[in-house]
Amino acid sequence: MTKPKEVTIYDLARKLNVSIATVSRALKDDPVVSKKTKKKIFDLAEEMGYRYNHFARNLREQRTYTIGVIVPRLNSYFMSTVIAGIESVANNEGYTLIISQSSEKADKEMASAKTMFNNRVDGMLVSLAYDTEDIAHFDQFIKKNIPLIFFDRVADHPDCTNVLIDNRKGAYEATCHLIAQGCQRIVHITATPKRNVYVDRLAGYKQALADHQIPFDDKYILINNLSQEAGAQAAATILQMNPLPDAIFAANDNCAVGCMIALKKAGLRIPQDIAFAGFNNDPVSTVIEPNLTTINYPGYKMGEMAATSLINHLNGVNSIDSTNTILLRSELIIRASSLRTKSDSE
Amino acid sequence: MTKPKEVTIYDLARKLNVSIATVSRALKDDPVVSKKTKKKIFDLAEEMGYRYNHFARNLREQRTYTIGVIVPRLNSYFMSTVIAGIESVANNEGYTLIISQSSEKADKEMASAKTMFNNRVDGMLVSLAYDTEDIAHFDQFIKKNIPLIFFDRVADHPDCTNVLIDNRKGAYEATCHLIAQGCQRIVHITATPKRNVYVDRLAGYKQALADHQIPFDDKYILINNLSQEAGAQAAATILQMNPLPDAIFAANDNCAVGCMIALKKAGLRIPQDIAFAGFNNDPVSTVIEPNLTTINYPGYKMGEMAATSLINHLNGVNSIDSTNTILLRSELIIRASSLRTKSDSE
DNA sequence: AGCATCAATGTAACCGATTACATTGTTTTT
DNA sequence: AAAAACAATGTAATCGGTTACATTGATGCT
Repeated sequence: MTKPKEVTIYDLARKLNVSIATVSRALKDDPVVSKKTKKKIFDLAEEMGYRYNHFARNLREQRTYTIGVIVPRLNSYFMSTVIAGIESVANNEGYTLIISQSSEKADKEMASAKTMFNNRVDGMLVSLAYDTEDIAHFDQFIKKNIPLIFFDRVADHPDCTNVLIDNRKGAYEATCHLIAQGCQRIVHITATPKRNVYVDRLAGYKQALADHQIPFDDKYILINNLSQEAGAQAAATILQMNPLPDAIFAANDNCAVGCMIALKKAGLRIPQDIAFAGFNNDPVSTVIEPNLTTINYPGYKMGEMAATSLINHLNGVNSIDSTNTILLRSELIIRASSLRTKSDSE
Repeated sequence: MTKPKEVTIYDLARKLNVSIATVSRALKDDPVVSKKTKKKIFDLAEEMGYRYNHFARNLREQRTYTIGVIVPRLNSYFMSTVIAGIESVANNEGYTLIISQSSEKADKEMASAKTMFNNRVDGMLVSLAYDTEDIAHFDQFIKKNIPLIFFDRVADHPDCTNVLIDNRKGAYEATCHLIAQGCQRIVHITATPKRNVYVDRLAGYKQALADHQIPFDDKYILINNLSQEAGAQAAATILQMNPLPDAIFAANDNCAVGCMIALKKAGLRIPQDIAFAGFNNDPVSTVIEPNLTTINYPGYKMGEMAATSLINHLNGVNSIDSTNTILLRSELIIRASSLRTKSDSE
């Protein structure tokens, strides 16, 4: 019933008549220990079911080989893909992940940050919640020289690296594409301007309008939480507009899909009446009819890059702050939801 | 550049001229310490920026307050929902999660199990990979009396609790529903019979046929990995069948959706030509047209239950092995993809 | 042979908490 | 007033590793 006693280096040392220092060195494959002794020790360790005690090491080394990850939510295709990327790198390098989701709430984010701080993570990977206003809850890490990397939903901080895509460019391309399809009254559905991704996408949208001499109109900007339901509600707003917009560019695919479904139900034809573009290349974008034009977004790679950069930092490989921003490539994927060029024939 | 020295209970003790024992006790709010002393200590701890060192405690207590979680993949709606449930409970109870994905591979699962074992998790929550054959890699936990709970993709083990739904019943209901809609040649797309969920769903399907005097036919069982692409490939197989089946019951929604898209492209009408049912109530089931009939599956709750049960175990609340299986309720959600009754009018 | 060099191993302090047991001073009991 | 009971605090061993420094014995060099 009670846990069997753990085997320690003391046990191994005693049995082999060597010192614990030798055992400790052998187990880390220190070249200073002779091959013969190492073999003896490895074999006995195996035989006795020895397992390494991280806590003793951590206590001594003041490191934990643990990385804290805070994301807005786990159950989004994009985020879980990023985490898969992080995990593969971290695992390879012998790091363990502590993952927490903020559920888009600043206070949960703060609580998670505190937990991770108290768990003495060696480094942090963070993507910010919707309603996080200031990032003071991350100062504790900076102060203790614990590296902090933001990805996707980033914050400007002189001591932190950011890994993200060029959201402005992505949005610019999507909007230009809609304009090239003959659209002039383009609604942009986006989320809180607290987050860079939405600010930048809006900026790209505006830039595209400006470059094509289309006046910017405030009323074409709808702000919500980008959920599928929010997309449906946005559809109701859009249906009130007169004249109706001829295109909708949503800041994520989920919201675009919710909106499309509602508009289709209202009898509008896509793309003939309203063209659509989203963002993320979420799997639903190829399920919805017509398939959704979107920006492909390298989630797995983003996770890999963020984790690699952090671990390099921890190993002192990076000249510190050599990189402050890592930009990944994104691409416009054109699908039927925005293709109006052949509609001439109608 | 170097990390500032950490404040320890020794520092607090020295400053206040008390012993470390008193500080230690005060910090855990031990009633044996006087209120006055406690206040002094709390205040100083706050002032000096003291933070608790888990590793020292873990080393001493031989516990880690850490729970290991292994799932097949993180980026599925269902799994990430389960994890959200686990996370909420664990967080509340002061436990930290170490999460790893097996990517449906037995060897990755084994490696993750080893990592977690070496990280001395207090307990494990596991959902098995597709190709895991035997679960010997979990014996190390059992041997050390580390509680192990399987959820969703479970294994029969006398020492482990399982948390899951009644897959057989769910599949039975879905199949009965299809039969009630007049379907007779029902294809079942499922995955490896190594996993209980697929075995049980198949059994439910067979039972439903038997109860309605429909002969079971091997060729109506298609086995793949249930991805969306696999669904599309299954569609090709189905189109070769003569006569065509009149219904398809897929063991998950993703696969059903892939199959539906391909069959629609081939000109079949759903549900008139072929009715469809899936499993999971994934968000795509309400995006695909027609919306997909499916089994709703309480992921969040499953996560909560599994975590609660594990933590109770750890706290010695449960009479050990009092429960060996926890079954959660699931329900059939009928949507347009299977509704053929009004199609009389056609 | 005598000394320096080096490879292999050992000794012991240290990391920061927990806690059984000991000690002190104060209050209650008889 | 002495003894018993108790509240508050202290002492010191312990958890299992890491590593600076010390020691030992063998080899190389002149």
